[in-house]
Amino acid sequence: MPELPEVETVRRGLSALVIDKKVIGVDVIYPKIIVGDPSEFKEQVSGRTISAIDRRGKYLLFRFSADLTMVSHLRMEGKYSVKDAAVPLDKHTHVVFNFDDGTQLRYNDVRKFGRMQLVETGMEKMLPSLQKLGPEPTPETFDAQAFYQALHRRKKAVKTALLDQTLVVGLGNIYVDEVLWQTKIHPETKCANITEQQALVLHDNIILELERAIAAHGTTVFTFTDANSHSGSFQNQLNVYGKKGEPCPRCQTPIQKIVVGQRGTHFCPHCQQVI
DNA sequence: ATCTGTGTTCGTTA
DNA sequence: ATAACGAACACAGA
Repeated sequence: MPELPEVETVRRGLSALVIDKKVIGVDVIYPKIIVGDPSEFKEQVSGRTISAIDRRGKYLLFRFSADLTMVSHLRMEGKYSVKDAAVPLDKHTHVVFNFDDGTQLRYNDVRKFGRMQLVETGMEKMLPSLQKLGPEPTPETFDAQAFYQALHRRKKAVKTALLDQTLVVGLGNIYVDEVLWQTKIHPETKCANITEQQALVLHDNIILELERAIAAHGTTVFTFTDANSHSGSFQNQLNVYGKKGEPCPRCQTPIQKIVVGQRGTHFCPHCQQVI
């Protein structure tokens, strides 16, 4: 569930808690979270200080001293927290970074889907998963015309295309349903059938929606919380996600739920028609 | 008790 | 190249 707004919320909260802290040791409780050799991971990170936390798409980039970067993806339920070492570990804590001040950065993930990988700072761009990423959804980096042209060349359903992170990064299953509702586009519309006019509005709505969600500290559906265990509040601003059977806020037609590309998909059958 | 739904990315297949 | 689909996992709820 962490989509871009949730990852950004985590990044901001966590930055305040761990920047300038020095790691003196790492406990890897569930090794599969680490991409590569876990012992090498521990060895590499130990002794280094966290200088910054950046973000690219839904990936967190922990910057360690001396040009080491940890690329971290939370997938569905990954969470970070900072606790005193005396506080007992949670059942689903898989990696623990011990700081020299007696606190710990803990990685918790019920589903165990999240991954962490070390690379030399700057080289993260070369990882296949980051290399394929489209632009960040900001006015400076996300070009409306280029978006329309790229959409035009695709044949699959617009929802599926928006989820694959190549046209633009950051949308997941919740926000994609929301922006398509706002733009009055049916989620199964083939990309190539989207008009230039629609593409431009969709572009603007993607930027605005993600900005609004960040301002609300993300959406807490199911289990998302930030590094301080705080929930986001954007779920109060959702129009269609999780609203099956409830009236569309625009036209009162009951919201429908279907499956598109194996994903639960919410839309208004009156406002959003296939073209 | 077994089955389904939950979401992101990756690897395999067409 | 592009698209489609199962796998990786755990758990709540029917």
